[in-house]
Amino acid sequence: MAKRGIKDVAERAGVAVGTVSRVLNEHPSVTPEVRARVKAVIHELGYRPDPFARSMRSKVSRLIGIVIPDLTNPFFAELVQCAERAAADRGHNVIFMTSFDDAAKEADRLAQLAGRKVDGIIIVPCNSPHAIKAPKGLPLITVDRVLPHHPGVAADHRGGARVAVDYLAKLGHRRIACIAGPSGSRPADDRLQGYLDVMRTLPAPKGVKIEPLFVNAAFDYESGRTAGTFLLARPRAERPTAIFASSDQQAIGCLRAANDLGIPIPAGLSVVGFDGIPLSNLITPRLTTIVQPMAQIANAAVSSLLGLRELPKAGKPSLFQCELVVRESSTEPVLEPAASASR
Amino acid sequence: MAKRGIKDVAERAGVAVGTVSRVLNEHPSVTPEVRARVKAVIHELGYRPDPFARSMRSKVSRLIGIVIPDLTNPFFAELVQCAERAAADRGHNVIFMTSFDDAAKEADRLAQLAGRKVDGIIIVPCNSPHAIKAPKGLPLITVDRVLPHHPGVAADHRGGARVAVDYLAKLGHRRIACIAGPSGSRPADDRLQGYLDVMRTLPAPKGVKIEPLFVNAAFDYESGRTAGTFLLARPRAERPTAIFASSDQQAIGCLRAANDLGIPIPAGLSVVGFDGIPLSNLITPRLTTIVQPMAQIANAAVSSLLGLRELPKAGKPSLFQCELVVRESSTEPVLEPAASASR
DNA sequence: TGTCCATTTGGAAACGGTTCATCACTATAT
DNA sequence: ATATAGTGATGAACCGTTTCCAAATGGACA
Repeated sequence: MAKRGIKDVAERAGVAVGTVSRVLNEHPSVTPEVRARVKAVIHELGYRPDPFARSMRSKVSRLIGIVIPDLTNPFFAELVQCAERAAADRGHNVIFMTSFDDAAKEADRLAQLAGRKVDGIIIVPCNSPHAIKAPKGLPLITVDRVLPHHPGVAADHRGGARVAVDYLAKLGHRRIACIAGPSGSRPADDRLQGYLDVMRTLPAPKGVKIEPLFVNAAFDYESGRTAGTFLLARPRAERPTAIFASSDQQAIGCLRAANDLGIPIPAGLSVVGFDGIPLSNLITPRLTTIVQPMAQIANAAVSSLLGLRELPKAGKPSLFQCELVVRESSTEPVLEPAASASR
Repeated sequence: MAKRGIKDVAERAGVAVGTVSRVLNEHPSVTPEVRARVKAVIHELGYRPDPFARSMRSKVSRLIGIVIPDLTNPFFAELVQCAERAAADRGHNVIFMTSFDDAAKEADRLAQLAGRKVDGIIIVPCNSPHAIKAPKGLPLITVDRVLPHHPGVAADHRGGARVAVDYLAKLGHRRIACIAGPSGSRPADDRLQGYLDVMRTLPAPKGVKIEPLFVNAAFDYESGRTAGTFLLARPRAERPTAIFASSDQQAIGCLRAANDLGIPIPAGLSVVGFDGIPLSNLITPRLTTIVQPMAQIANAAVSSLLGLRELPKAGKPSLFQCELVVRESSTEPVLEPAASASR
């Protein structure tokens, strides 16, 4: 079983190598008859074109790069999985890299990918304020954390947050607090804006003033717990009856904080998260959350990269609607016995 | 800024292309002086060799493939992250693929990787009983779920389980139950064996018979909860005082089951998990667990693949010690008031 | 019948490196 | 002084495709 090359195929089929190449690339100018014969031989010999030789000449690698800050974040893990599937569906493979949320490493990874001559790059930029320098001529698209100077695709964070807070408001909640994400992160800021949007328009019952109450925190569990503890550490009459968290992980941390303080969920506190990670449906109580359409987002990113769809303009990311999934962590607020019977 | 080729470098440095190539590949037979000059020019021109041209001739791609069943499993996510880092440290990049735990897809992915001419493949085989057909001549190593006919590296599942159960026994527990993994899965079976190993040698106090009690379940949260509910649904005097779960996810599910039944943790029940996923340290109570040395495992897999270390023989996987991390979900059993005062 | 154009096919150059057989030049042995 | 071995650099062949140009074929039209 010697190595099969395009020459062997050509010889066996009685045609020139150029012709075989044309068959391989579905070039129109080949007689159906010849095409069939060549294909038969290819199949018979089990011939597979060498991707290196192919890429070297054609400048197309059928490879795309994906760079994310941290794979232990389940949200990114899901993104990577969806992106790989989307790429595979289009005949591309994925080179995966982690930036460990470090701008220097990120730049290095980008350079490596450029060196590999990938056809495009999907990146979730790391959080430190920095400009990512896209190797020019190489399509690059940011996901989730969209940057002003690059095309991006993301969930409609602001709209999603509005839906969440609006839902709480419609249930009757008025003292709705927010665990915001890290200030400076685009998704975090957008979600906070969505929260503020709704809070501003909320009708105040009988002269009671409604004020937004939020605290910034990292997106992880522990920060969520700290933030939750802080928000819930006030007299009952002032304590929020509902909390909108900017991530499921924060929400879960917040649930823990409430638990530690002896506040029952959802009777004493409604909590809504954001992201829709698998875990959100597996904890007790199951978390009401805003789920992001990951598959859609990943699909859009890949299609744009491969030119199957127009690349969104830098600064005008394409946004995808999120969906509210109501589960067990939220309900109507309990009527307070004799409002503000201040002891 | 025209394209820089090896020729430009050669010309500018006043040497032949062959010499530049040897400098690039750290070939010994180059005068330090010439080497320095060439390197200077390379740096000056910002020259980067084209990986395709390079691979085409040398048959080395500096690419390794990794195939896992499901990235939303945090354990695999961590594995991928560690593997990518290990590969990057050695100048290699990683092509990531998901098999969705489907043997047919897995075979397809393997074929794709072979076609890509990767230097090696790391795979966590999917669970369905099947033989994975390694493209011959291509180093392949199984991780975690080691298969009889392929080299593998994994945690010492059996030993780890022994440590866990031994720890519970030393605390004084005697009615120790086990949530085993899916029967047929190698890690699951090994962990169960470890459990049985210890149970068999346990000294029975005053004539009480000690019997192993286990139930098979999938590795996920929900299955853990179901199994936990089952194990705990018996009269107090017969109910396990400790449960060893084969995965952290099962353990967390089990915690939920205990919670639903009103059993306090750890006072009424000690729970020990397996894996050491990040989440295990973030729930309430924090989970006592056996953590796998992922970084070590990933490193070993990559090194073996790249020939930096001997490939373990098929059937004789190299095993890595796990470590017991005691946290809040385990403690001594409470003395039972008047043993079996059967009401 | 001769011309012209369109359609297929053949053949070779090109892609950008690596590798290998050779050669030039020293340093050492005879 | 001459033969010999050893070292470092050279230049061309080569890897397996794609792509471009030219040639062959055949049909339409004047």
